[in-house]
Amino acid sequence: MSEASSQAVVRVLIVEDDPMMQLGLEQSLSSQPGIEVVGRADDGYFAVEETLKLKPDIVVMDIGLPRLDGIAATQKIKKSLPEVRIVMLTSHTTENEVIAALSAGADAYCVKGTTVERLLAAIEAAWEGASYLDPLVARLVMDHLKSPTNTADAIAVGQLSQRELEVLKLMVEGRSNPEIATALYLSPNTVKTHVRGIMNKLAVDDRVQAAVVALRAGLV
Amino acid sequence: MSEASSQAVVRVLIVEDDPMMQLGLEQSLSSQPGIEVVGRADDGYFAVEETLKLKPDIVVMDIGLPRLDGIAATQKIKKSLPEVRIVMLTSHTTENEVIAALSAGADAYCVKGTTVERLLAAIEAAWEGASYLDPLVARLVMDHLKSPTNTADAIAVGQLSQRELEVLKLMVEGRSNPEIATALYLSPNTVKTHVRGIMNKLAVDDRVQAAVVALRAGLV
DNA sequence: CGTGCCATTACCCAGTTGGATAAACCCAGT
DNA sequence: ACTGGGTTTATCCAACTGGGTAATGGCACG
Repeated sequence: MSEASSQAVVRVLIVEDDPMMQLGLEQSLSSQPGIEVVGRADDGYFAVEETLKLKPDIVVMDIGLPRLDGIAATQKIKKSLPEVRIVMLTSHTTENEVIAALSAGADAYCVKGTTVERLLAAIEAAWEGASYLDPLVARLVMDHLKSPTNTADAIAVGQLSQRELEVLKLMVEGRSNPEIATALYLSPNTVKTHVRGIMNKLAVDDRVQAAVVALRAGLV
Repeated sequence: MSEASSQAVVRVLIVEDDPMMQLGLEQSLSSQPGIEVVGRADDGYFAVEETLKLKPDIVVMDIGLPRLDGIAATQKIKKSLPEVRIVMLTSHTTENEVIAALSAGADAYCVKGTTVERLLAAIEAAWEGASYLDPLVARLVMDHLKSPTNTADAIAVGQLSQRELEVLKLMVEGRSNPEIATALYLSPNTVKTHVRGIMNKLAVDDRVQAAVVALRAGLV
């Protein structure tokens, strides 16, 4: 299982504001063959600075940090050095924070209190460019993937005619019927007819629901 | 790194329609200490049947299968036995298939042609309830997470008061002001005031745009 | 060559919406 | 004690919305 870490040295930067935690982390990691801790940072700004200076292979990043939080730091780092892998190690497990961290570019996500083995698995996965998600957050993320486009709604939207689609898009932008009429060089009456056609096909009672269906269908 | 597989035996079911591939997989896995291959299946229906009968810890699942594809099989298995971990092992790397597989309940995703070590890492991660994503698909999935919630909108929505949030949620459901009034035991006039408050804070001109902002902000 | 679907326009009407404005109350922080 | 924000209520009014109904022309499919 340790083919990667045993054949080359992985250079790790630790970003953690709690001194105790930082020390513990460093002990756990540097005692590991194949891992070298090349630096530490205790806030987001230092994290970015040190990363740019040291160019580590992996950054082990906390979220709750002074000055600049770990998510923002991750974004900054990924912007300048996309090849640096970032492993989040934090106690935050709310959906918003997890998703935000991964969207920001984190490659793996570990929850504090986990075993060292899991952190090592995460580091290894990240180092290969793969992704590792802690059991506590894995289902959260997978469930999140379900939402973007609702198939049923997408099918309904598919029933619309070309013209109706154009009208619907403008409706989603919040345009009123008269505005849509001007935009499409139509009479307001025509637009009203289309709007009613749309609402019928989508089986909704007003334009707000029509917009909601459109969005859920992936009509971004 | 192999604490899990070295201390207990992981019972694996292999689902793969190509006989050569199936054989190769079985050789690779069963030669591994801590892994026992308890069964094989070469189409989706057998996969579900065998899983129900053998109750393996892990199912290594292909996507392109006769009769019932691996994604559908995954859904069926997860419905009856959620505790069975499923590792996708396939050559399909299109966004749709990857997302569909993970939404269906797959715990890890490996791409065919990868090293045995990566597959083992995936199996180990899955066995712990964690998630492992192959380098070839990891970024795909992470990027997919970005769309749902728009931060700017989320911040704007965060400015709303508790009451305004309640009203906004009902607005998204397409309720009219009178309907919202009844639902919250308020006067229609009050609702109107809140609606205007919401539109002001979100800097929009009508309830459709308010609903759109709400959705983009992740107010599902 | 109809029949059906789409796109276009039109009119009427009841109901809803959004803007402007005002006032009451409660509660928290200064 | 005062200020500020949130919640509640209210009224007036112009504009927009959604339902019903109907007519025209184009275009494609059988």
